[in-house]
Amino acid sequence: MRTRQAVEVLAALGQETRLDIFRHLIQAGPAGLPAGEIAARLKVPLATLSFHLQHLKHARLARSQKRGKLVIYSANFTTVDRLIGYLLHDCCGRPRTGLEVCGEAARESKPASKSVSGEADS
Amino acid sequence: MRTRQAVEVLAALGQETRLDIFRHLIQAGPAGLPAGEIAARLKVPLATLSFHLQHLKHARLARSQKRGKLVIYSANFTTVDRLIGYLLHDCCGRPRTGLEVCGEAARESKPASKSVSGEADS
DNA sequence: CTTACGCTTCTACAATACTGGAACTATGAG
DNA sequence: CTCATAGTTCCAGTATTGTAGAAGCGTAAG
Repeated sequence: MRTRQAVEVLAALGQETRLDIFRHLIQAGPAGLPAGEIAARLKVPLATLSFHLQHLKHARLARSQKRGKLVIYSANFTTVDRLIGYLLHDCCGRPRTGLEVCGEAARESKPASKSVSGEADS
Repeated sequence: MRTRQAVEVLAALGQETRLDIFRHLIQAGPAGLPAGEIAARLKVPLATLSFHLQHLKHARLARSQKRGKLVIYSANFTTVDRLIGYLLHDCCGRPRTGLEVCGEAARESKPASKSVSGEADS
């Protein structure tokens, strides 16, 4: 993933409403959700929702397909994977390997264990 | 990492100038870089740079320390790690495991190999 | 003390983004 | 065909963000 696209994806997710929408799409899995359903769940006017959905589509974070008069939106997981790849390699490949970071990430989801790395957290 | 903070970090990195600054900080490693040096490298006016640096600090993506009359900025790797953790678990923990994603990310950095997953890329 | 330097804060302006009502388009039911 | 439903696009209006000159604040050297 190029930096230019990374900026676009990061900016797309760096907005509360949009990240909320995206999380709902993830929850819904590959089956996706119709726009109206998302609007109802998030209590966002359809026009506003549509605006953000176009944004997510443009960043390749969401896909849409028509089913009757519904428009079903679903998350594009590969874009997130690529973003993570970008963060791991282009940004943070210097001080440690991706697997190490994955290890740290995995550790974070567990209750708690004595921190292994010595880095403080400002 | 809470969603609220994730939005902040994503937004902080979702801006070209700021991502550029951050990448330079990463390149510089733990030693960091003085503000003026960053401004010179990126050819950004000091006032503009300072604005973005405060932004990065607020998102806990950068730290600063004074050394004489220099202000040295350095990247806070753990925040990126946590962001990745958030993306892996809170966002994308549904369809596959973190290690799988790490595998995909690792694969992406190599020249090219026949795509293993069947997912299309819209 | 005075000056130079490095950086931040102040300030104003331009650009961009977010929001949501209203009008419009497409699909399906009666 | 007519009507209802689902979404998108249009169009303000408002808010937020990005940019950068100018002034201000420390620090250190002369």
